[in-house]
Order: sequence, then structure tokens, then C-alpha cells
Amino acid sequence: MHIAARESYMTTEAKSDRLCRRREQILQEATRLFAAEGYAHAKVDDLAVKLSLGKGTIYRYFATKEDLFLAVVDSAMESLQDAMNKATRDIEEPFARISAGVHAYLRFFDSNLHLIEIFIHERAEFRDRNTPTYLTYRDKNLVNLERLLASMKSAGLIRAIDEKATAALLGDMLYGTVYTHFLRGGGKSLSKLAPSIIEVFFEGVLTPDGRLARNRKG
Amino acid sequence: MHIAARESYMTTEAKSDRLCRRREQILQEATRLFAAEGYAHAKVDDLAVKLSLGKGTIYRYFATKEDLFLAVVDSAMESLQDAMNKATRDIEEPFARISAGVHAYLRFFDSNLHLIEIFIHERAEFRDRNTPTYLTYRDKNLVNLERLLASMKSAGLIRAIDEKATAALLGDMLYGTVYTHFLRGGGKSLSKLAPSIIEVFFEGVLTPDGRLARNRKG
Amino acid sequence: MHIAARESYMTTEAKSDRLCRRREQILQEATRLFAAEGYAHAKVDDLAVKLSLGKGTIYRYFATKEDLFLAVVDSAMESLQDAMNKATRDIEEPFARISAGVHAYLRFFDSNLHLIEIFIHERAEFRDRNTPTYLTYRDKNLVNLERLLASMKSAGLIRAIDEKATAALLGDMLYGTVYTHFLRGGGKSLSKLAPSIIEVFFEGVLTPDGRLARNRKG
Amino acid sequence: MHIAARESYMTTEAKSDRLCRRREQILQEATRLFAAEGYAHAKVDDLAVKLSLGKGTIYRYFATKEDLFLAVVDSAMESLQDAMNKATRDIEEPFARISAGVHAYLRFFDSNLHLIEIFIHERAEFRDRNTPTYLTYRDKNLVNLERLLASMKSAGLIRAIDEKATAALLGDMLYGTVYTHFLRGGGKSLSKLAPSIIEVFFEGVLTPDGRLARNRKG
DNA sequence: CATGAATGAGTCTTCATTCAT
DNA sequence: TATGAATGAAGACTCATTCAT
Repeated sequence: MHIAARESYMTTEAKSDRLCRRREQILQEATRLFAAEGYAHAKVDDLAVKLSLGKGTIYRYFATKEDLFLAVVDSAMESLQDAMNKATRDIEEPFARISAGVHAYLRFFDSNLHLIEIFIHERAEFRDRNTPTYLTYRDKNLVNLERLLASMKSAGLIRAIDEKATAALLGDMLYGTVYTHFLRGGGKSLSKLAPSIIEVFFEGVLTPDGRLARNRKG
Repeated sequence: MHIAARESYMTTEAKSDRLCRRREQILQEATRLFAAEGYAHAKVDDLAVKLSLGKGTIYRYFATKEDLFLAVVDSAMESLQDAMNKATRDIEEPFARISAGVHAYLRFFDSNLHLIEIFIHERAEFRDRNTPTYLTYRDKNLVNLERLLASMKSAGLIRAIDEKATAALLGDMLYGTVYTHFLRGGGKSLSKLAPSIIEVFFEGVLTPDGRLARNRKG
Repeated sequence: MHIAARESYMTTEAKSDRLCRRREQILQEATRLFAAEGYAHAKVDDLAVKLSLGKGTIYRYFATKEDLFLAVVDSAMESLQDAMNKATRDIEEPFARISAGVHAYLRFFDSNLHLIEIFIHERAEFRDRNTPTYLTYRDKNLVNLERLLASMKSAGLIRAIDEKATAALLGDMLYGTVYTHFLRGGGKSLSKLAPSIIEVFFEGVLTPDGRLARNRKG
Repeated sequence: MHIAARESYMTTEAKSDRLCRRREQILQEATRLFAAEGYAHAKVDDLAVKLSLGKGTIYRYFATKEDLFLAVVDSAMESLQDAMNKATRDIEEPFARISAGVHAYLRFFDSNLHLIEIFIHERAEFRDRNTPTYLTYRDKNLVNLERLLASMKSAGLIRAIDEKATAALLGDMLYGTVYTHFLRGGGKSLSKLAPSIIEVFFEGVLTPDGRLARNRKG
């Protein structure tokens, strides 16, 4: 009786576990599909076939195609956030921390370049959503960077420029880089670009001579 | 009837002129519509109504909705290119030329922020097109910048870094900036960001102390 | 030229005429279909096939299946109303007028018994509509009867009973009769029942003896 | 688990009693649901939730949604029949008996107006059933009235009209009254209408003068 | 016995494109 | 040349019913 009781308890647990796993499976395959086909062209039917599931089953887990897509976006964002958190969590030294963040961002898209498609489509199809998920995430992440830059400013390490704008600038360099890399169809590695991005961000492109020349003109 | 009668007396040139003007009208209104609704949600019907034209007439000028959209993209790109060419054409001095280009790019989107939506949708809906229009244009435009950077490098003004990558970096900073500005729903002015973008691109964010500190670590 | 002009005018007229006729055709066939299958089971596809039309064409004339059904109901009601108006319009004498109305009502359903199905379904599927079409119509029609009864009451022809309630009673006798006749699957003629309905309404079922007996008890 | 254990000790009778009670509960809740939502819109899922039962359990008691609905109809009819039987059982005097029947009918729907919805839906959805339940019941009940009227006719209390048709007429007055009362959304009381229905049925609406006038014309 | 996850047939509706006038 | 009525392929979503646990 005890065993039976315990078993029925385990069954409940196992069941809800299976449910979670299935949700995860759907989410994964949907990510693949949306990335490959785009939101509008992706068909729920195809997803069901790919998963060897009835169409109705998918609708048990996600009320609409839109909900499913948005869940995909959120999950993708979470992965990116996780990757960046893990990469920077234990690094105190500011230069190393920023470098680690840049590397993590680019490395993430080296492995998940298709996710950029997901972000593009979120904006394309759900313009009405108050704030795009990508932006929400971006703001959350940049706050860390802003704090770091502020402390560096106090320490006299960086110039007296607005840290919000500066953080945004680094973010935009990264997004722009990933985006055009993606448009170009990938190829090579994004991570390799990290050093020059970091270098330019910190030191600019000029040589000492260049600085002199520029300051004489400007 | 009267108009038709009058038109039959018109010269071939006058006719083709009228045709061009109508094409232009359609293109303009289509740009507005695609920007406002996105490719998938924009309806040819609505376009016809807005233009007070029969749907069939639109199809005389553009064989498919896709063609129309692509024409819109091309026309938008041309405008951007024009704006940048005009702004930089007569400037020889490298720093000023780059600065003018950055300002022109941002100024263009200050007046035409909705066009970014067009570019987003091109990618979202026409992934199959070998090369996205945006990329084609970008490559064309960056070539100028690359040449400029190459000559600056020869002159010892900028460091010995790959000018292709560097040009791309500036382009990506700009695109990323416009894109996130757009996501955020516009507000304020993009042009105001030009100085800090230029500053960072050329000189980076560090103070002399910062450079020392960084080089000691790295 | 004049002829051509006139022709183009006629063409416009002929076109809008054809449009009207087509709308009418759809309405007719839809009435048949809804009556035969009920609202829920009637398929828009089947309707299109029956009419040898594309599905889309039906949606040009009626925005939704619901709209189509409601148009069917309205049109059916109008027919009934027309029939009753025509039958009673020229009759002044009260007894004859009421009799004519009753006959017209029953005769209408002798020819259009299937329409009762339409009315049933309106209530079954569109409970949310503030006032069912049938009720709206009924109220409109009974007003005439109420006025008539009021004047008869003034003339001392009918007893001092509320004419609103009395009019409703006659209406309910008729509706109930048609409804149960319909449930029974038709058969025979409704019109034949008119005399007894009228007789009972005016004189009741009792003999003079019966009246005496009843009044002694009650 | 405990409950199951305890139940295994229960007598067969007790078990079947519990079964009956559960069936009754389902029937009750289903009546509420079908009346509130209509047959087509009522969902088995919702019923299960309302009852805190698994969907499968409902299917143990009723093989299909249709069966369940039909059981609801039958049960509703039975209630009506019961109410009328109880009200008239002990009354011998014809006038009083008819009056009691009319009152009982109207009183029943005063308390159960929602059941009219059930009857409407039976017809709307199950046109194929040879004889609608409502009709079966009606015929059964009217037989009593017919016998009564026949005996009254023999006794010279009512005129020499067909008692079948006359009984039907009273039935139709009542059904029509309840139906339109229902369409109107209830309000006030149906019972209050009993006296005028009875009065008109027995004596008609005319005054002695009215009768004279009518007979002179007709 | 009880459960509720899984199923998939069944339908409404949209909209780019065509073509007769 | 211009029109807009007609088309029909395509796809999201629902829900009664089943059945493994």
C-alpha cells in the first residue's frame, strides 16, 4: 500500500515532468521552424508533423500560434541572457568583464545564429507589442554595463561621456555586427570579431599621429 | 470619356510621363502602407482604395505584391544612397568626410525612420533572395569608406587594422543605433548621437590613464 | 459617341443590377440550406458549390456566415410582414381584418413552413442578440392588432380586457400552432385551422349552457 | 485511496446508489449548461470542470454528448409532466381541472424558464430524430385534455367542434405564451396570464353586442 | 473505476491574382 | 487602358471522443 501510494505520487511527478519535457520539445522544434520559415510561413500543421504530434496537442500547450512564437522568443532571450550571465558573473576586473561580455554575446550567436531570425520576426509581426522582447532584454542587460562604465568614469578610466549612451553604443555595435553577419549568411566566426570591437570601443581607430591630426582640424 | 479622348491625342512621351508619375504615386503610397502595416498585413486592396485606383491597375505596374515591395525597398535604398552621396560628394578631408557620412546617415533616418521597417520586412519575408537589398547597398557604400580608411592607414592616421572590418564596424554601429532607436519608437533625434559615435570610433572611450591601466592588464 | 456614353451608363446599371440579383440568389439558396441543415450544420462551402460560385464570392456579399444567416432571417421576416400587410391593407371592417390577418399568417407558413426553422435557429444560435428578429417583427405587427382591439373595445364589441395581452394571446396561438404543426412535419394545411382559431378567439369554446355552468362554479 | 478502500467494502446496492446520484448530478449540471450555452456551444470540458470530474467519467455515464443532451431533455419533460400530473390528479370538475392544468403549466415555466431553451435546442440540433421529445410529451398530455373536452361536449357544455383540434389550440396558446415570454427575457410572471388565457379559451373576447355584430357580418 | 493528455477531422475566413467587360 | 467581381488555395483553430495509465 505504501509502495502503491508512493508510486502514484511518483506517477504524478513523472506525468508533470513528461508534460514539461513535451512543452520543451515543442518549443525547440518551433524555434527551428520559425527560424527556418519565418513567422508567417511557418505552419502549425508542419510543426505537428515534425513532432509526430496531433495538431490539437500543440494547442494544448500554446493557445495560439502567436503565443507559441512569443514563447519561443522569450526562451531564446533567456538563453542569451543565461549565456551572458554565466560568462560575466565571476569577473570583477572591468576590462576583463566587458571583454567577457562581448565574447559571450558573439559566441552565443556563433552557436545560435538562427535566433537572430526569431528576433527579426518578432519585430516584423508583432509591432503592436508595447516593447519588443529584444528591447526589454537589451535594456536589462545594458544596465549592468552602464554601472560598470559609471564606476570606470569615477575612477578616471574613461572619458566624461554619458555612460548610458556609451553602453548603448557598444550594444548597437554588437547587434549590428551580428545582424549583418547574419544577413551575409553566416560564414566564418563572429567571435573572431570580438578583439577589434573591443579595441575600437576602448581605444578608437586612430594612431597617436591620427589623434594629433584630428585635433588640429576638428 | 473626355479625358480618354484627349489622351488619345497626346504624344507618346506625354503618355509615358503620366505612366511614370502614376508608378511613382503607387510606390509612394505602397511605402507608407508597407511601413505602417508590414509586408504580410498590407493588403493590395487597401492600397488601391487609398490611391483611388482599381486593383487591376496596380498590377499593370507591378506584376506581384512581391515585386511592388521589392521596388519599394530599392527606391528607399536609393533615397538613402542619394542622401549620403550628396552629403559627402564634395568633401575631401577624411575626418570631415566620415563625419559628414555619419551625420547624413542619421539625419536620413530622422526624416525617414519608417523606412527601417521596410528593411526589416525585406529580410523577414524574402529570406530566399540571394542577397538582401540592404546588404547590397551597404557593401556598395562601405567600399567608399574602406578606400578612405585604407588611405588613412597609409598616411599613418589609423592603426594597422583591417579596413574592411573597420568600415563594417562603423556601419554596424550606425545600423544598430538606428535599429534600436526605431524599436524604442523614435523620440528625440538620431543626429544628436553622431558626435559620440564619431568620437568613440576614432578615439575610443578611454582616457590616457585608462589606456595605461588597460595595457598593463591586457 | 452618344450611344457609347449611354451604353456605358447602362452597363453600370446592369452591373449593379446583376450584383443585386446575385445577392438575392445567395440569400435564397442560403435560406434553403439553413432551413434544411440548421445554422451550425450548414457549410459555406456547400452553399458555394450549390450556387456554382467560389467561396470567396459569398464573402464579398456577406462578411461572415453569421451575417449571411441574419440577412436570411431578416429577409424571411420581411416576406412574412409583406404577406400580412398585403392581406390586411385594404380591409377596414374589424372582424374581417382580423380574420384576414390570421388567414394570411397561416397561409404564409403553408407555403414557407421551412422558414419556421430559420426562426428557431436564430434563437438557438444568437441568443446574445439583444432582441431576436422574430420578436421585433412580432411586436411591430401586434401593434396594429392592439389598435384594432382598442377601438373594438371602445365600440363595446369586446370585453374590458387589456388589449395588449389579448393581442399577444392571438399571436401566441398562431405561433404555437405553426410551431407544433412544423414539429409534426407539416402535413395537411395550416389554413384550414384558421376558422377554429378565429372562432375560439372571438367566442370561446363554450355553449350558452356551458357559460351558465362555468359561471355558477367559478 | 482510503475512499476507494472503503468503497470496496460497500454493498452492490450502495455502489449503484452512488452511481445514480452521480448520474443525477451530471444531468443537473448539464441542464444548467445546455440552457445557458445552447447545445452547440456547451463544451463537455466545461461540464467536467464544473463537476470537478474527469471528462472520461462523464463518458462512462453518457456515451455521447448527444445522449447526454437527450437525457437532459427527457428529464426536463418528465419534470413538466410530473408537475402537471400532480396539479390535476385529484380534480374531477372539468373547469377546475383545465384551469389547474393551465396554471400548473405556466407555474412550471415560472420556475424553470431556462428549460424552454432546452426544448428549442432539441429541435434545432436533432431534426433527424423521428419525433421530438417535446411533441411526444405534448401528445401524451393532450390526450387527457381531449378526453375531458369530449365529455364536456357530450354534456353540451362546449360547442360541437373537434376536441383534438381544440385541445391542440389550448396547448399552442400555452406554448406560444411561454415561448414569447422567454424570448422577451422573462420578467414578471407567467402565472398571472393564466386567467385571461382560460377566459378567452372558454368565452372568447366578444361581448354579447360583439357577438351580435359579428354574426350579422360573417 | 477515474483521469485528462492526445487526437485530427472539420470549417470558417483571407487575400493575391486573374480576366471579362 | 482601367476596373473590380470572382476565384480558391491555404491555414489557424475547436472540441468530441478515445485510451493508456
